[in-house]
Amino acid sequence: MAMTKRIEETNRSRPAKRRTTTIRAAATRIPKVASAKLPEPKPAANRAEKSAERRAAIVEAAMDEFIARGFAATRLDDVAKRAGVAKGTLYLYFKDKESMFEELIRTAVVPLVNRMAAPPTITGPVRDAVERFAETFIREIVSTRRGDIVRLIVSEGPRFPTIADFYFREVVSKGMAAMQALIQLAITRGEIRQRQLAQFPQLVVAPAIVAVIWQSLFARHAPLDALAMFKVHLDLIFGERSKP
Amino acid sequence: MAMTKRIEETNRSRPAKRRTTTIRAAATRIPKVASAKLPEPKPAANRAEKSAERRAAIVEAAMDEFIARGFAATRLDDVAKRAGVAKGTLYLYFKDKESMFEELIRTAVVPLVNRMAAPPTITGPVRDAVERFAETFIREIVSTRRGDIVRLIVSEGPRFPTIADFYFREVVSKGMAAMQALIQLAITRGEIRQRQLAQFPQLVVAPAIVAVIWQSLFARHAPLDALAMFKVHLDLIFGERSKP
DNA sequence: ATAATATGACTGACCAGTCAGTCATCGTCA
DNA sequence: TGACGATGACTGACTGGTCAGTCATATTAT
Repeated sequence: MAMTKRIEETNRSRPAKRRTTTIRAAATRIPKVASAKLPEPKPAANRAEKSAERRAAIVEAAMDEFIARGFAATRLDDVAKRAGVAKGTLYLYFKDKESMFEELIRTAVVPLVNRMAAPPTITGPVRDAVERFAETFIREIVSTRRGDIVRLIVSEGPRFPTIADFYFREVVSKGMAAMQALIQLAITRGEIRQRQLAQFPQLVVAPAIVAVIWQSLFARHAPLDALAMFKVHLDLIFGERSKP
Repeated sequence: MAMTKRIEETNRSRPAKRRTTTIRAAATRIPKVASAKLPEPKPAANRAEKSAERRAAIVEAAMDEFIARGFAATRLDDVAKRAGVAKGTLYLYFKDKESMFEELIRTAVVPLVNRMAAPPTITGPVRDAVERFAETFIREIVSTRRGDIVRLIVSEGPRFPTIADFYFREVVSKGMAAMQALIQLAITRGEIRQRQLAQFPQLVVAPAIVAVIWQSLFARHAPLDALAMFKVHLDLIFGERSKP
């Protein structure tokens, strides 16, 4: 402990990008999501509109970068470039990198929840309700960029307790409660024999989570038909379907 | 004679300490794993031993840091400090940060596989074999730091295709194949009715994966009895157990 | 006009990786 | 056995490049 000074442990967030031996810059290029690159049919003259558009562009760009690189390795210069604004502009919309990240996750999760929390209407067998739910989930999340958001939460959650807490509160606990109610109903109706299942609603959604992870890690090696898998899973829970 | 330079640096310039808005330094401290901090009962005089010890210390330290912060945000200065060596020493054992990370994962995964690949002996019902397997998995992985390694792979995999490939090749594909064989056997024996299950061995292990994720993200909010959950899962697959 | 916005050059903290120098071990010879 | 030079593991100050965040200046909507 000579005179390293240490400066009070400031903002922690260090990317890697060294540029020493292996350069490999090309491999670092972002996938370039086929995002709507529509050339703004609306010039959007007034302030409010432009502001909203700019914000949306920033959010979109930041999402792509954070998903592709994770929090620490994402450069705000890149976010700005991708969004088509100057770096300073980012700071007109977000306090700092961390706030940007957290707010991003929040605003991404909300429509995700709305999508999912929509129809609690149970007409007909519970299995059908669960199956419809799963279909929506797989169509809207597993097969889209939203799945990457889930993976992002898994990745960065431990480093952002705020986000993990938010996600647990707004998504997980509610989802588990809803699922538990559904299971209970199915048990009451005699659709599900295994009564213990109500204690572990996680079991119902586990294959969906695994599908998300599988897609982003192993799809290249072995594509996974998430929907087919989920149907087999439902057969396990509800008993094999008589009619195909 | 290296640094005769010395640099006057009267250091009048206030370090300034950027100190923008929120500091939040404390949240950044590493959990400080309760690792064996035993004060070296073995002085280990000879070179080879010391070298091995040093390497082990570095691996241990690096593991802690990478798990806690992820690849990009981990500082090699911290790894060195934690391992009790100088930074330069790290480079005697690893080519660079990236190699260190990849090699770390590899060496961590190997014993993990050995642990799991051990007893393919099927004496008695397949369910018992799977249950024993799950017990080992939960005891050795979900409830230990090894689970964090799995999470680390999920987190950094997309940024380290090398690692994702390695993991798929050495763990996932082998594990899936073994599980598939087991399912097939159980189907043949009539222990499993749902024949489609053989197409999706992922379904069998999904709850274990979810348990790992749950532990690291939500254990604080709602602890999960992974083993109890898995037993219910097995009941779904094999049919409810008659005897408790 | 002029206030609200946007810009991007700039600052300084930060950190991966280097390398000249140190010193604990080891081999060897008296 | 004991002393001494050779070896190479270890150290940590230093370099060079990076990037979050700032702010004086420029642009634009009203």
